[in-house]
Amino acid sequence: MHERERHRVILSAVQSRPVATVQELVELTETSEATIRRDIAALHVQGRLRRVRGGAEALTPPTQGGLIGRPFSVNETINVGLKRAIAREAVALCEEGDSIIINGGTTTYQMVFHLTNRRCQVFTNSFPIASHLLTHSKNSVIVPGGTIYREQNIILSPFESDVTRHFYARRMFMGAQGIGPHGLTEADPLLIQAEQKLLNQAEELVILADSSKFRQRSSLILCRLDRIHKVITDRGIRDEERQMLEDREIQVIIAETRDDAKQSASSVA
Amino acid sequence: MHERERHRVILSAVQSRPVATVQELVELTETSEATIRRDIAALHVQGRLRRVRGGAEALTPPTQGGLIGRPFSVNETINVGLKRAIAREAVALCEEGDSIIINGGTTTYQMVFHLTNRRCQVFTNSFPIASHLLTHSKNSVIVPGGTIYREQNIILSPFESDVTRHFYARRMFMGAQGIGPHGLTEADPLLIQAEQKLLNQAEELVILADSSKFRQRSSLILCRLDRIHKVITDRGIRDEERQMLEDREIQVIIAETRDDAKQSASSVA
DNA sequence: TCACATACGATCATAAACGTGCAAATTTGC
DNA sequence: GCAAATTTGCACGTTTATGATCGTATGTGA
Repeated sequence: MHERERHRVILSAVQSRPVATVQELVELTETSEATIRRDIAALHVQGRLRRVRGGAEALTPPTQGGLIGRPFSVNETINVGLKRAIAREAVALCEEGDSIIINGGTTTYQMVFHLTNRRCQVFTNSFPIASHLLTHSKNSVIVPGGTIYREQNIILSPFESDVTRHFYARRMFMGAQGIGPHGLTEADPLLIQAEQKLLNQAEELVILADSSKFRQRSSLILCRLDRIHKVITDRGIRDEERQMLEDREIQVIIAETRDDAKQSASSVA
Repeated sequence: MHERERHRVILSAVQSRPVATVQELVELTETSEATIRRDIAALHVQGRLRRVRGGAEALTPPTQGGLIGRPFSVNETINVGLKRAIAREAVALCEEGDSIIINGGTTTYQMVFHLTNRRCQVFTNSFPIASHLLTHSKNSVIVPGGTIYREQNIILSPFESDVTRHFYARRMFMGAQGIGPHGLTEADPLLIQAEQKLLNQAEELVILADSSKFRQRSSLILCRLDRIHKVITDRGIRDEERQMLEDREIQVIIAETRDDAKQSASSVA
């Protein structure tokens, strides 16, 4: 077997197993231990796997991916304050007992912290949101069926779920990668698929998007602007952007962060 | 078992229980005390868990999972060793890549610890099982849609879900409140409802029931004995009970606990 | 406080994994 | 088709992990 072939075999074995031992790889490739060791060493310095005693493992062990505690490892940490302020306004729209849909995303995730003392009916395709609400609130939690995708942390099914079809909510809350004249955009096709399934299941569509989203475009259009009823953002929104929304009779809600409050206070003084 | 695999097992065990004892981990990994102690020490200096006398605990003990942490508050602590031994036999039946169904319950929950290094397709209506597998294993996780019931910790929907109907597994694992000549019995109507939806979705039905279940009867009959293919229990099962099962061509598997092993050793000596 | 049980750490023998040198085999260049 | 260069496999000595044993430390209950 050729070197490249072996490398492919090794990498695939490593992906599908917690740790691939030298012995296993010897059997798979029908070569010697020494060769496998050399291969592993080479792939290790190339940064394509991690070398461990006894064999090799993938670079990203599942322990790191999809932690419930920190649901979206990377995105989570940026702009948390902003996101939480936006999420607060979103929850403020809800009344006790409302049925609402919360789509998976880093901004919408922040809503859970404001929902702890509520008693709403929450439908969500986000596993971390469901998990948090379940353990830290008395809201009733409903999820769609399907496979749970670790990276996006959402539940998604290729089938039309009856649960989804039978759930009709007063409001649906959704994040987005970008927002512009053409509508909402999203980068991940999986998210698009998940979100579109829920679009028609609510009276009112509320978008949570910090102002930087007005200057970002992604390749995939999720829905047009006229589907949207409300947008919650921060004071970084520009006049023309706000105008664009209000021309379409979309209500714009500005969430004030703690920093904003300080600034207003100092500007008054 | 390899070092990395052990580490993952340990981390997984630690995070779903207030404290994982060295003994438990020895059973889970089938290694020696010394090795487990070394592993715990290593993980401790890496800051991945906290070392305590008798075993190890998670860095964030109670709050994180809340309900996830101790999925079934009361039942969880009784007979854990027994349940884990039974669960081990259950997982031993599975081969890499199998698709399996795991029904919610305290005994079946123990299966997750033995599944950390597997890569199966797992369909479960148990939220804690899904959550644990998601964060501590590479298994692909599929859930049905529906409301999450806090007390039983299962996902249940009044509708026939397409996800459920389209999933067909090699084996289905199920606990039970009682087992007798009339069949399996269960106390909670909700569990009956959940379990019956899945009964026809697998080739083989495996029941996890410690021997005390043979002397318990509940009011509600879940299914008849002739639906069952295998029963995993402990050595407390009586001859007539075993006969009852084998007369119906049900395979009986006896799970040995560590205590059992000790007793045999001493009785030999 | 004492006795007892359990948990712990150190030591050591064993087995497995590792790296290296060298010869055979294979590929590459001419 | 031949020779150089590279890769591969084997054997060797070295390093490392593991498990058993035993003495010590730490709780636990009377």
